Amino acid sequence: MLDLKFIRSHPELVKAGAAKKRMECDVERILELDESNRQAMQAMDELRSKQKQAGKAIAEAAPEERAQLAQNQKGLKTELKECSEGQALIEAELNELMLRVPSVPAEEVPEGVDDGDNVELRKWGEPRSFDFSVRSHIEIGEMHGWLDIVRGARLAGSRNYVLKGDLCLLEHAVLRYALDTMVGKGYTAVTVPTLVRTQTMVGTGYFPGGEDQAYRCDERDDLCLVGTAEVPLTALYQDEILDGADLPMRLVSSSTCYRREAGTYGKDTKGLYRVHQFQKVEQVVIDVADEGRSIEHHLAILDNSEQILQALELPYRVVNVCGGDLGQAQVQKFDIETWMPSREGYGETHSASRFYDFQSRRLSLRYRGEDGKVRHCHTLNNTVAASTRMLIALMENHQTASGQVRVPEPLQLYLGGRELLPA
RNA sequence: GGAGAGGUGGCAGAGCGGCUGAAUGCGCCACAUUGCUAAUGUGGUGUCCCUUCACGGGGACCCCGGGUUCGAAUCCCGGCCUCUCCGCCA
Repeated sequence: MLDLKFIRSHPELVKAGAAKKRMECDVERILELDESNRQAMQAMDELRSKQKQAGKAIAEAAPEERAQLAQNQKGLKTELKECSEGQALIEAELNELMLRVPSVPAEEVPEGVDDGDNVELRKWGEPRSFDFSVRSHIEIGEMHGWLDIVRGARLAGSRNYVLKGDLCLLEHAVLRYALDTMVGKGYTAVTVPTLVRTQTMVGTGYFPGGEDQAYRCDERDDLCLVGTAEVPLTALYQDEILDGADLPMRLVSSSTCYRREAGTYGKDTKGLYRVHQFQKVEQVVIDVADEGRSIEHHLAILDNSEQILQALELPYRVVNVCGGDLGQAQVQKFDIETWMPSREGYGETHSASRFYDFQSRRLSLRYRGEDGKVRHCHTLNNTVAASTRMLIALMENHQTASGQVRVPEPLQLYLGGRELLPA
């Protein structure tokens, strides 16, 4: 959410920002509502002020005068009620619109309509050239009995899967390696709920707008399954005022992620690339409201993930996501795309976002600075390792002619020292 | 699932329907005092909105949302959460 005062004083900036993101945003209507809302609130404040004074007079009056005085107040009461009903309507529409205003993308965000316009910043590693016919992760998985897509679908519908044996162990190895690496960098490991209240989805910016992408409980429970641990981690301190001395806060969580993938029929239907459920280690940073520091964190969390990919010997590229491909909440986003031989291309495996105070405002996540002032925090997040897509990259990039998978050095520790799967 | 208790400021903990944004204690900040520290004294110490160049002024908030009333932290209804006992259970 943007600061209403900011919209008031920089309407053109907000409009230009929305345009860059290719999003609708009726700034004029917001300004209109804001104006009438403030008028209505002032009128109400005056009425209430009168009411308070009159109330005091009644309290001090002699008992026999009270009934008469109270009678005189009835008009005030109805006037106030009418006034507040009108104001509530205005405010409801204003809030509705405010929740949909996108954050203003950074200068460095490239112009563009969709992911085709994302700008490649750098590449690391050379995609391997194979002297045998390359197998997809599905072929490798099925030849060893590691991957069972048929039974996954039988259990839970399409885009579900079962991992068995060494592939299951490899998944745990990657996740644990990712978690340990982040803890080694000073991050605090956290286990969080993956089923959260609707309010938390709104607070992190997924709702309104993303309802179709989230699994929700029925009306008995106001709960949604999260698509990423970003949601509970970022919202961990919602409605609190943190001590500035405790910032920055660096958090990492390994969790299950659930995605409906609505509107993706026919897209990436094969294998583990686009699935409804996976495991992910996610990093989140919460810090003071300082754009310079946010940018530093953004580069740092991007680098954390690049180090993991390098250690796992997986070629990747980093792209600067263009305006049209940015979400409502992000100020800037860098995606890391890892080489996947079966796709003969790079596939998105990581997404590093910075929000400034966009999420914090919705979450009412604040801190008290050294000067004693209360401000909204800045938040950021990035993938450390998402299980299924990392498994695709590991299996396909490190496959041998016989269909075995070479285990990169950092993971061997977690796989009983084995260098090849199956051993 | 059954039966109770409760949700008040950073924490603890009062609060008759009007004089309560809220006693008191602790914590915290400032000043004073004191070889240092500790102790003591005095004052201050929530968030948000509107308004004002400023000083200031007005309003909201005692879990959330409704209601009763001239007036609600205080009464009524619904929700959420916490705790205790019983049952069930990974």
